[in-house]
Amino acid sequence: MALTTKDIALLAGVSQSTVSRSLNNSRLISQETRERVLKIAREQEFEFNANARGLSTNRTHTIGIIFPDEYLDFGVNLYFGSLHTHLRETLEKRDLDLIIAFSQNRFTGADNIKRLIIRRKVGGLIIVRSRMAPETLEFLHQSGIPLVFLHFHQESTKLEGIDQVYTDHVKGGFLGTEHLIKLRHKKILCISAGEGSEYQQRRRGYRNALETHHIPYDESLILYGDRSFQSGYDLVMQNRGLLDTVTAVFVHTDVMALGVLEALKERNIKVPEDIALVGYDDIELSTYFHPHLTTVHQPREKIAVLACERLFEMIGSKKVKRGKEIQIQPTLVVRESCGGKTADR
Amino acid sequence: MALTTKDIALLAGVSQSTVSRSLNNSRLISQETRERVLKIAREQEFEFNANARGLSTNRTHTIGIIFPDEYLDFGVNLYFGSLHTHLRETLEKRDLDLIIAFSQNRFTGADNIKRLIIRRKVGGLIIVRSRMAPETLEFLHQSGIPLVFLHFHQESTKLEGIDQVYTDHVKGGFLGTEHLIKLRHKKILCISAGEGSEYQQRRRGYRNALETHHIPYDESLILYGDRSFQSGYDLVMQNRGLLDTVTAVFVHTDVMALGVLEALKERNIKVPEDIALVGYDDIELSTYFHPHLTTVHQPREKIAVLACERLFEMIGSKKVKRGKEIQIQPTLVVRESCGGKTADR
DNA sequence: CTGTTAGCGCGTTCAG
DNA sequence: CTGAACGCGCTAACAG
Repeated sequence: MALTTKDIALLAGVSQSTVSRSLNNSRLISQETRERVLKIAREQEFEFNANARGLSTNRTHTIGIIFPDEYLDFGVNLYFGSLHTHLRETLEKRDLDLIIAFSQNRFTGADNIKRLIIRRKVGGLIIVRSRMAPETLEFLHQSGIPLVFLHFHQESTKLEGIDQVYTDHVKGGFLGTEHLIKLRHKKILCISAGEGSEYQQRRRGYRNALETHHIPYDESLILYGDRSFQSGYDLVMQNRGLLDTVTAVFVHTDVMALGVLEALKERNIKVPEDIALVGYDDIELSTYFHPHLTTVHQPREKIAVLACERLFEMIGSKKVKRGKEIQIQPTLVVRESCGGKTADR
Repeated sequence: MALTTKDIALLAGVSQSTVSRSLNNSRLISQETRERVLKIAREQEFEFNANARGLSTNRTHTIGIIFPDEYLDFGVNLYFGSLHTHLRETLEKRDLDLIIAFSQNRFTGADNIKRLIIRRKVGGLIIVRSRMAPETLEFLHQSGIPLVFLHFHQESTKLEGIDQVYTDHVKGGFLGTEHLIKLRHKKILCISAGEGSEYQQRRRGYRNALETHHIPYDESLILYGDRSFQSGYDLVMQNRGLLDTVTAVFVHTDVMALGVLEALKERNIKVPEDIALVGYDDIELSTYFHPHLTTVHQPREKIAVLACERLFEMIGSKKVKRGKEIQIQPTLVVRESCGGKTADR
């Protein structure tokens, strides 16, 4: 049932190591025997035993992806789900398998990152937006495992030497806000999320844009949700007075923006006529409902591809200098939720 | 950095095999030494090398989940994504890792199922709604690998001896339809999907319900979409005449139902006043927009847990009889999209 | 270029 | 109850 290199060797009338060399594209083999062995291996649908291979080479053709716990939130999954898809796609091209885990086992409490590494289940790791214990971080450094952090930029001396691929959320916050400013909006409500550096960065961008355009920054124009549709909806319902004083809203996730949109509809506030709306993420859902959401696009595919390629480099050679930081620029996708060129009220 | 049983043995002043036995709960060991070894192993954060272990036991603590290619569709992902979550959760309790793959590598064209098995990367497999080549099926039978098919029931002699866990989609189709019938609807449009046995089964349930209640079945009242939001939307827009003659619509995925809802809103047809609407799946999204969707709920968590437990049985013992079929009953979740008790028009 | 040999880390006889 | 020795399937020196 399960053939070994030894079996193939027997069939080909050569030694086991010749089979190994042939199948591994060693140069120490004649073209002729290589082809004969390859042919037989193909016919027999031979595949290496990954365990044996991993044991002797200490290399696993599997990489681990660590998602944050919030991945379980429906709204968050909407965004990360597509990241996941792109990562899988990129890895598939290299015939690499994918183990997905959270940073911590929710039942045993075990540290999944450490476990996967010590057990040698993965040969590289992509860590998406996870906070982690300093101890784990220290461990990652020491282990020297190929590693990329994804999603947002973290500044910390502890992270020196760790590769990061991320979009510039400050820029994204700036873009969304500036778009509204150019449409002559002056009072722009910002609905952000309390937890997560990326939201903090988006708020910084919001503020930068205001200041660049000499509009006073007003803290009371910032509301905090929890990234969920419901929280977007609720914030609108609970802040009716405030909503009546603004002409635009910049929401820091599309899912929340859709909640905002739904609430505004119920309150008979028209988008974009009465209030202009800008979202963030550019999830597919944002083009389903009317008006289609103008939003800040994050190039998920690009991030995924770059992170994987960087990982491949590190896996390919121990000599690669660690600690590269790759920043991707977000773009603004203009659709319907901000209306035309101007907006006076 | 990476400790082996040998290292632990040295620290404990015993032999390597004693360490192995202690850590594997062998009975051939004194309580005393076992505890001493365990203590040291814990202190050192020892973890087995999964490759070595897999090589010598031929057991991998990893199970593979095969998703259908449609998993890439946003709308489909919305449903399967949550199944994925529940599966992960159940496996995590047993400290099992998860490799996720499609049945076929989209670039190399390789058969991922065969590959994962032959390479010994997984010790069990959960296959979600995948069609597969007869050859692969034959291979699965021969391999004897613990295996569960998920999502919908397939009848075929080829599948004898393969475990299946699924919801009764015929029943689901019946429930959704009957709910509308009880609300006095007689002309019920059915928006289904062309591809996929589960949709065929739901249509059968639709027909059963009509016939049970002596309402003539009319083929022209069935429309076929492709599971996407857009197709639900388009079907409404393209069949204006037909829509005007019915009082209710039963849509076979929630995502399409939301598309239908959006189109109806644009056409100023009120739900539920003018048309009652029932969806299928009960995805979280269906409670976001108003009116909240009445829909057929599939107990995803239950399916996931049962499938995993069944898998554990098979992994635990070779003697388990294969071919068990576990059917789960869907339920109707009544929300707002069908209005109150009656509906005349 | 090819075959022989020695591990990789663990589970598992086989002796004691 | 414990230790020594072997083998899982493969890669990587080491000879030829």
